[in-house]
Amino acid sequence: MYTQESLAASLQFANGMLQDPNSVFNKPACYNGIAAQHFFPFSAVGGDYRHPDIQVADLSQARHWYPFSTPELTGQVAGLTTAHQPANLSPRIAETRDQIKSDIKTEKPDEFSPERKSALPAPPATMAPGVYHSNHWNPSFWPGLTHAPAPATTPVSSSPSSHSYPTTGVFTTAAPQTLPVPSQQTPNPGSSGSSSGAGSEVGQSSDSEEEENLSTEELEQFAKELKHKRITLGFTQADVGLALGNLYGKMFSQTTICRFEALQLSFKNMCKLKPLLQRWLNEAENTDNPQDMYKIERVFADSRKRKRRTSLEVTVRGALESYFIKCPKPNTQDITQIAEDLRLEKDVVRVWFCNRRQKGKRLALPFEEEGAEGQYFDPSPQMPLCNGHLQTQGYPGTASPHLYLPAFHKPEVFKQTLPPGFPVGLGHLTS
DNA sequence: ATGCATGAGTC
DNA sequence: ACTCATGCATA
Repeated sequence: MYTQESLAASLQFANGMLQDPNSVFNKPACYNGIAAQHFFPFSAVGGDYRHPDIQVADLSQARHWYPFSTPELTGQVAGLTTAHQPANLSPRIAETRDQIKSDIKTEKPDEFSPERKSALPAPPATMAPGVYHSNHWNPSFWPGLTHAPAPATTPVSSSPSSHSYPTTGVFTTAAPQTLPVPSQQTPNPGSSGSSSGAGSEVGQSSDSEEEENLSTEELEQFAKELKHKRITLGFTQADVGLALGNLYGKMFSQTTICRFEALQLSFKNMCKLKPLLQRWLNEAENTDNPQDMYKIERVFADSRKRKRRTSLEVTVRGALESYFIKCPKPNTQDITQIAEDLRLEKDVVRVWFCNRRQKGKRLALPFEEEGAEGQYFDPSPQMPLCNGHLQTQGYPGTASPHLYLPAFHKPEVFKQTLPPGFPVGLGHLTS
């Protein structure tokens, strides 16, 4: 049937373009920077490090950018652009999708760019081959997935950003899971649904506080409902993302839909997307021609080059984890040092830390207490250990994990952090 | 499903 | 230079 992949390709092509101008979403509106992002704490799936990708880290590979614009893309695009589907397809329009898919796909590895730094391959040292495990400790923060009842009260206050989720209780439960899909078919949100529908969504901006009235339970319930119905109707996550673009002007990738369903987006983000998805769901359930949801009409433009995804070796990842434990926010100097040490590009290291921090928020949230401001432990501010002297001597990871425990409250988190025989010789990193 | 990357908006 | 939203690429 339709695998997510099936449309993925088409989606990809669409991505570039669809950045619709009106997308309201880009505005930061309501939350100030400070606001910590609220991630839904548990990952439906499991942890990260599941695959020790041992793909050679290719230390020397350093940069594979696509120096040239890819002709294929262009061509494809063109084709796609016209790809409207025949109207006779049956609901899922599989054919069309496949077709599109085949037309697209491309990716080319590249050539290398001028800027690479010298990197030597030598892998650090020996180490135990990947032994990462996913974190299974995931507490289910959201009562829901399975339905946990919620106690009671407190809806999310208006400022989600500064609070923790109503983790515990509080939700107003109202919705039966069956689907009352609330509502509104009206395209226009704003109207009723206080909670569900949504408000302004797209609208602009954001500020929208409307969306923030959603309770965690509602979101969780909706996510479940969405997934269930989506599957029932035969749509893939990619289909949904594409449809949103076609129907409402704002396209999303399979990734985002996946994260929405898994509640892995920030609370604010969940609230923002829910109205759109709600509308899509309504449409999908009622439309006679599901295929309408797939019309592809945009034009692709933009063929920016993207750096090839770096695949870090298990050992390198472990090393990065150790550094992270010691110092989640390394300064430029630290980054340089780490990069040299691991023979990685500084930028790769920088990005890794950014992503690691982001991920950390997700993991940390679950045990937040109320009022707790920090969504996650933010070491940056006064962490002596950071900047300046990342010194390490023993097992980096073991060194002083607890320093960062406050946020995690779950020691297990660290288990995955270091591979068991991790080379700890990172001591030289010391300043 | 998730790791790594990009870019806008902030600080 | 960081956070956050988002997505490409990949396991």
